[in-house]
Amino acid sequence: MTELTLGATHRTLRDEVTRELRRRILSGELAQGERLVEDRLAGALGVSRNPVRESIRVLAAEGFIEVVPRLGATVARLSAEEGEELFDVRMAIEGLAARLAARKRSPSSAERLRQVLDRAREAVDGGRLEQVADLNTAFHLAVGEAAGNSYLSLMMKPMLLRAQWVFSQTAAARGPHSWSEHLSMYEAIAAGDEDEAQARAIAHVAAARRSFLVAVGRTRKHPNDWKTVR
Amino acid sequence: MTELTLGATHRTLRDEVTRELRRRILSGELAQGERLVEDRLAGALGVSRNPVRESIRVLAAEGFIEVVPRLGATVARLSAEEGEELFDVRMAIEGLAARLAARKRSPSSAERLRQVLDRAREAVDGGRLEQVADLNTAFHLAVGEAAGNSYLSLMMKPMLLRAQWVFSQTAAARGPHSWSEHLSMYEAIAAGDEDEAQARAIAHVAAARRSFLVAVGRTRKHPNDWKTVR
DNA sequence: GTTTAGGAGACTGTATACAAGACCTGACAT
DNA sequence: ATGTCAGGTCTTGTATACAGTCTCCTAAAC
Repeated sequence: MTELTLGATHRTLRDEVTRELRRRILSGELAQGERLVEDRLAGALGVSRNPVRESIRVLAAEGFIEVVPRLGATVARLSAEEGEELFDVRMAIEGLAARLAARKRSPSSAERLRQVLDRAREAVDGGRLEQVADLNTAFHLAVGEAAGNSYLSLMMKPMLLRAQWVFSQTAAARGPHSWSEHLSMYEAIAAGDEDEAQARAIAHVAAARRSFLVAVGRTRKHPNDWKTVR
Repeated sequence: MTELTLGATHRTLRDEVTRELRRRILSGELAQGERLVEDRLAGALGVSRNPVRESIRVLAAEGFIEVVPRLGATVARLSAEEGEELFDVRMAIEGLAARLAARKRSPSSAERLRQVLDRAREAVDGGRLEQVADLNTAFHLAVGEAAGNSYLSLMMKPMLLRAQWVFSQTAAARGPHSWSEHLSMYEAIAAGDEDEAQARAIAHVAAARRSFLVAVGRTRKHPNDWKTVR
């Protein structure tokens, strides 16, 4: 019989390209406002234009790219205002996620959260900052999963990537602070205290926002970080 | 000089296809779980596979389609549970939207909201139910725009389309009720009363949820409306 | 000097072609 | 009866080809 190829998601070039382009945008290798020429990207990645085009649609839907018909795609520009706006949305969404996670808490989801926290702890101790950022995102995503609301999860994925983008642009790493706040979120969720879970999630995002604003205030004196490129 | 072609978005086949497929999914012409074969769609729409493929990526990102590499795309299945889950997210998001809209109210945005309300009123009086549904969506979207938060707008568009999908599936038209609730939202927003605006938006979505649950309770006796197709 | 026509190059939009994987069917073996 | 293997068909993934449009540069006209 043919073997169950359950999670063996056949890797397609299109997915690789999407991941790679997203990574380059998040890391800043592709600067804001930079034009994305299909031919050049295809050449650079060693593929044809088709996978690139499909990736561009996906990244546009996620808000990382702006497409104007007949004129082409550019990396989206993230103004400081838009960066700040994101936090309002995050407070609403992540507050809800934490509340639902507390309501529907289960041993397995708590286990999952603790797992991520532990790995983040190791990364913080090891000083691996990039990994810390990924694990922070993973924690928030895990809270979203624990909420058991599929549409919420669907929305949170691009939102958290965007949040990571915001921080990578400001270089406002606050890994260690995040960790203890995550821990307190976890405790409220595991205890099933909905109000407290929501409050702590909101407070966490609010703290991130403050840190962001401070960083923007600073980086704005170095226009390259936030000003447009073209 | 070349004339400013501001809103003259050059129509591309890809966009037409995306709209058409989305419409067919919303209207139920393409049933939940139905397989989307690129060749057949391309033939039916009189285009090549490329625009179809790109459309599929976009609709997948919006959550209307599920794609499994190498196996193809299917119209997403919307279980009653997922339909219900959507309302939780909407309460959070639309509550925020209404609050921000009240905070940043302006004569022009109020004008815009009133415009949509007026047209919806006419549609209700005229008994044009399909148009009522579109205008209801337009009202919520206008509130989102009035909130002046670009990421919020980005998230709301697919969310509201999905909400429309939920209702089109349950045939739970509640146009007239919606209208008066929209009016009361508008009043709170125009008055700049943030708390009240948020509360009324949440109450509105909660009412929609109740109506949905009643409809699901009813339609569940007629499995065709909600059961899978394949 | 400014403006305008025109044309070359660059890029996107769309179609077509080919390669490879997944599924179904039926024969054959156990 | 169950399992398995081979072949054919259907479908997706990827590459290539061509057409249309936009941009920019140049040169002529006023």
